[in-house]
Amino acid sequence: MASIRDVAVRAGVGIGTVSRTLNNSGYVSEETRKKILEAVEETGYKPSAIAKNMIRKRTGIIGVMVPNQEHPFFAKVMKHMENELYKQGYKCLACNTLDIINRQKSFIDMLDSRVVDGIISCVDELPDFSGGNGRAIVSFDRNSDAGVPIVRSDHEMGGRLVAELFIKKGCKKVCQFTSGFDRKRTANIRHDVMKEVLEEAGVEVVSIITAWDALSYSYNKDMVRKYWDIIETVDGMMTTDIGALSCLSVAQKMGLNVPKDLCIIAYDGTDITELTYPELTVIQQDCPTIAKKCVETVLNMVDGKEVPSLELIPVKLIERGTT
Amino acid sequence: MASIRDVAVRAGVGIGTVSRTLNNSGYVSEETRKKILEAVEETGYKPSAIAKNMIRKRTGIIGVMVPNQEHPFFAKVMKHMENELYKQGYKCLACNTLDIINRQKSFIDMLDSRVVDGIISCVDELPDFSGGNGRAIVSFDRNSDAGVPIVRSDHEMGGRLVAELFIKKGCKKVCQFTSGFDRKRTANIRHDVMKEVLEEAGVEVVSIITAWDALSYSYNKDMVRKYWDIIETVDGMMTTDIGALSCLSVAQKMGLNVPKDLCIIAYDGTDITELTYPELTVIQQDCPTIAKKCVETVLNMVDGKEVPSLELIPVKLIERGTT
DNA sequence: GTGAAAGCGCTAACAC
DNA sequence: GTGTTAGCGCTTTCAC
Repeated sequence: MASIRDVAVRAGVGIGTVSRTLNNSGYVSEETRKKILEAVEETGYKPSAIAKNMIRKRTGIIGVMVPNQEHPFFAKVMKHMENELYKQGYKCLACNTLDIINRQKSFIDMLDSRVVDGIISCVDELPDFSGGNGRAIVSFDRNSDAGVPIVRSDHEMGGRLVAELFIKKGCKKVCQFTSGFDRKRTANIRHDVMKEVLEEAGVEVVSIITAWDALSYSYNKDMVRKYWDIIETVDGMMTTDIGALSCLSVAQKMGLNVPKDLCIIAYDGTDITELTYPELTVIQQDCPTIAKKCVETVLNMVDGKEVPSLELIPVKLIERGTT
Repeated sequence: MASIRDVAVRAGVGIGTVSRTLNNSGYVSEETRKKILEAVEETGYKPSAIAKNMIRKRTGIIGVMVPNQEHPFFAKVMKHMENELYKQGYKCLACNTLDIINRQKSFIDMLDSRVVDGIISCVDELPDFSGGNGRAIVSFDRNSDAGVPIVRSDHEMGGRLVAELFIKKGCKKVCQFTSGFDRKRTANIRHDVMKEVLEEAGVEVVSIITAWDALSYSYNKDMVRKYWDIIETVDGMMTTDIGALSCLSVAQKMGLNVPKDLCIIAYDGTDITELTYPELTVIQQDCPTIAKKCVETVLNMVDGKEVPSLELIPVKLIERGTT
């Protein structure tokens, strides 16, 4: 593998001149310039990013840490993050925590060992130290008690929109899958708000606590089956996209009429919610904007700039066929 | 940020000794060892991966290049690749080509500039040079004329299984979405084989050519709507998961009985196919094995070992409710 | 056992 | 304009 030295020797110049030529920094005569470009061609020289990183003390890589990138919401948001990072000249390292504590830790370690310049993190338990020491880390859709800035959807708004729609549709008893109220999931905000607004209006609310890592498809379907005796007593259901798809399919199998017998609202609003019949009514999280804000924030932190401690992204109600 | 020198000074030893201690290489007396560990603690020293990379001439990062990681098949396979890479001590850089030629090129450039040690690539048009010069690059589910090894599902087997099932179900006229026959997509193999086997058995086959980048959800649904006058004349349909979901929902909307009026077979078999009612019959690609083989192959190439030029992973027919 | 020194491939400051 | 040199933060000989 040719190095800058090989090029310099071949062109009969010093390595500084080669560097200057290739980076367009400082003056280089047209003649030497040509000689150098020729030598680059002949040697097949490609500058080593590693050596450059050594000097910049940066890798140009941001880690994106999610529970599971196969989940449609995370798949979507990670894609948009990769895209935003790309636009800014950064690369995106994919980290699935898979709820394994060692994985979480090892990805945070990459920040300290400077494999990545920063991390966008969606995990429940950030180590306490994470925020300190000038680490560039932003928490996406999760609370954090470590002084880490947070970017998330406006779940208060989401919970309210859901509740209002159920009320408008005349629902009397609503069920929701929640991930338990003792965790740092910001998602719980929507459940709290929905419950509050609904109960104020005299609508009964049943909350079924799912495992806090309920991200897999099969788990969701199992939960719907397991709690079907409860679900069939309600006339409104709110859960994530996957839960909603599960719910819809089981309801159809059981001969229920959706939305007549049961209104379903899917939270997240990824594209799969448009591929059912009837199409799912959703609260849609604005993934492009979430991604943009996360990237903007983490890159500002990398540059040592001040960043807001909380950014709220509005959600959108899209009424379709299940309400 | 503390460097190895700071630790050495603080512990009153040479940097070589610090290095030896931290890497358990060479002899270090218990006494100095303790002093050094203390100094590490006090300074908060974390070894720089960048400097280590400089010496190893490796980053420990493999790029995974797919058209769009939001697509359920690629989301799944990339997750499994990340997992396999992690097990081998490697990291996974996410690259969405989004069918943009510049993006493709820039990701390949990362190989040359040594940002990544290798690339697992699922793109249609690899630059011709890609295979040469000892580049560690494996093509996943795509043909390549550049001497790049290929890992893919056994689509001959897939096409045959589909055809046989349609025949068994008594279908007389089958429709398929294909991505056009002039491309290097290995997916076309299954379409060719299916057509051949079906026509041999006297079953008529209609092929609808979709855009070669037909990976988005909305595009698929539009295609189903657009060609519905054709689709409603057939009694068998084969397409990818997303296409099949689209097809099922439109069929239900149109009042068709699936599978009585129309058999649907989804190719890919990601988890969303279990969330419909009826559940989709699928040809399932073995993502964990594909991921494992891709990782194994690319890491062997990184190590300069010989690798097979083609690896075929069996697919599996799972009969569910749409046939 | 341990320190000093060379070197990985590059950039940037500084002479000439 | 251009060459030389000093690092960037490590690992790895090689003396002592």
